Amino acid sequence: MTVQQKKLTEANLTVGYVAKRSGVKVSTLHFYETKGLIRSWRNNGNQRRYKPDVLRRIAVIKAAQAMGITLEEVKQTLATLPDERTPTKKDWSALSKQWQTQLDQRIAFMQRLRERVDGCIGCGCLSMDKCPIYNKDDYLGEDQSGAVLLNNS
Amino acid sequence: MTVQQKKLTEANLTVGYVAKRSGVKVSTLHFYETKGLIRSWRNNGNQRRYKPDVLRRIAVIKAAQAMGITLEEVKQTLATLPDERTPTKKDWSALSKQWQTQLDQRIAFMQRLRERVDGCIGCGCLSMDKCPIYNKDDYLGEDQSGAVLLNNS
DNA sequence: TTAAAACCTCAAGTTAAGTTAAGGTCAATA
DNA sequence: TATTGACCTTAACTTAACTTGAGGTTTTAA
Repeated sequence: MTVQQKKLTEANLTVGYVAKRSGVKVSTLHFYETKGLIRSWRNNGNQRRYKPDVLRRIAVIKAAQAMGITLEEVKQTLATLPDERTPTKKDWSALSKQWQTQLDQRIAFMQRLRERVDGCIGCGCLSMDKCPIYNKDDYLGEDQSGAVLLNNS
Repeated sequence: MTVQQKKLTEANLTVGYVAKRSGVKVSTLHFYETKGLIRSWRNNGNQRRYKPDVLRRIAVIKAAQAMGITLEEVKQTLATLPDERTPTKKDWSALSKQWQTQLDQRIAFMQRLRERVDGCIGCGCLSMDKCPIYNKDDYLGEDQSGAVLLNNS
């Protein structure tokens, strides 16, 4: 039995192991912990130990980031996971639904933008006065992304 | 004739006017200038004056940012505009083509991600070992966006 | 002409998401 | 047992894209 297997079966992952498995740096794990995104307990020597489901948490965090979701938002969504028990498929599934909606909105926003860039910057009509690219009401659903296209007050 | 009209016809826009018309702060215009994104000349009293096409430049910068393009990239692309003359429709059109490609890639990336989140986080298969979400080779075409989905070294 | 509004420069502050470094402790192994 | 590698904390640094503030000048308008 290797050390890693031993650790795994004991559900006692070290920070170095988690870092390696998840592809993030140890310092990032510390950082996530200070931000309340993941949790650990300490052994006798004050070293961090993790439950294996931290790996999925990190995977989800990374996936969410790739979708353009901020850590603050991720934190809030992760907070909807059950605290007492290890999250189930169903729990994770609920999370992914929340983000799918956001992702769909983001994709839709990009596509609108794509059309506009196409028809607007390209054609030369881009005047501050008449160009539809200045339509104030075009937001992304959320506001964490510099979402207002242009606000021409 | 109002003051603003006078300024416009003289092609001598003040920083405050440009700020108001473009919806960005004066400090942002200063900032853009230090970054080489826009240019101005000075009047006798050392105040900035702009040509009207600065408005389109700013519009383009903002549109590019909404596409997820960094100011550094915007700068490089804007540098392909002619230096001597006021850019024409055709010049702007060429710019928009460059960004459309990037935007298309970004949209495609989001859609791939969307599918994966769908099939992957949702279904509960997200294990560090087998999950396709860990496919190392899935990048966005560029690298300015935290583009690697997950790197599981 | 004089006060307010607009402008100037330069330095420092801000937020997100981490990273790096320093100085010290703990744990695994030859 | 001794050494090396893994960990610990705290503080400061990093980048992007701006914003804020201080202290001083120029323009505009009554």
